[in-house]
Amino acid sequence: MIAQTIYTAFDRAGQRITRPRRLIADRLAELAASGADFSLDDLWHDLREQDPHFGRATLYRSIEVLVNQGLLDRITYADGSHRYHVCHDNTHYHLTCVQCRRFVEVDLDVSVEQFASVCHQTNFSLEGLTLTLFGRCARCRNEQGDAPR
Amino acid sequence: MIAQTIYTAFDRAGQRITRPRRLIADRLAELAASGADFSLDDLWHDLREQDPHFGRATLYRSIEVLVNQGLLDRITYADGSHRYHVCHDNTHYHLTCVQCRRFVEVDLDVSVEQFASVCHQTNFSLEGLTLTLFGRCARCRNEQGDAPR
DNA sequence: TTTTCTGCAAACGGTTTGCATCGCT
DNA sequence: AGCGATGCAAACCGTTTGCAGAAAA
Repeated sequence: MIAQTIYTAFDRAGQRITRPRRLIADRLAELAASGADFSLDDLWHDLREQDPHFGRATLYRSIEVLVNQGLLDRITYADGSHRYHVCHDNTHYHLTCVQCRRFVEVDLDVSVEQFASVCHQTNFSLEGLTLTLFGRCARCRNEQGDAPR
Repeated sequence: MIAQTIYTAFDRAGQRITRPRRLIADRLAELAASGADFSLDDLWHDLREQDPHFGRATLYRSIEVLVNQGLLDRITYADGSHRYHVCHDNTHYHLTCVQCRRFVEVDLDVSVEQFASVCHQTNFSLEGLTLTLFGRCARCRNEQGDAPR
């Protein structure tokens, strides 16, 4: 159960299991099941349906923890906006549509060893990497020339 | 001369060559020569020294054009902040330090054809990609355990 | 009972916009 | 002369913070 994993992540970060965090975990579990990606605002509105007084700040504070714990993936778009999704594994690559923002995770045969070796030569320790392909999906290309984005 | 290239880019975008844009081009030429990366705020302060009334909005409007023209590269950090640098060529990869933010361009043998083929399978048109390696540089690792970032 | 967490509201910081004026062409 | 570009100030929007009260441990 994903909700359990999330409780554990909070615990690992030394955070109490509270009602708001339970609501977050439950909703994230649903989102993980559907594979959907979401903005914090989306998520906040969902949570407000469970509890009309759910605070925005609470959400931001909790999400930060989950991102740091590697449970949530924060995707940054070319315009600087963010969307999130629950991670399946810890290395993955994205292909995202610059117009409608739908994205898929893709399987790339990327040589992480090569990156490690480049880092080593440059005397960096490698702590992470992001690889995002930006493109336009078929649906958006077929729409009658709407202004991009 | 890089400043010339920038004039051309403005022209290609159908924008007049004005005094503020000349100042921007000149300053970017200097920055390109030194290889430095910069924030818009850095750049704005530089420009204010040339002209104390230089408007922020003007800078944002012009930079947007240059980014779209592929002359400037906008780097998005893990925390969502941005820095820029003048591009040397149109495909490059970054290795950036999560602590001090210095970065180097690295030469990676990345198979762009592979990406193109993945996009094709997924029925996306490939319009760009970002690949950034995050790590910690030697200097930051050697400092006495300062709090990261 | 102690400590952490919460919701609220206000602050923040980077970016964008409306508008009257200025200045390229 | 005409239209685009500018500078300014205000608006915006996602995010963070300060705080007093509420809820876990």
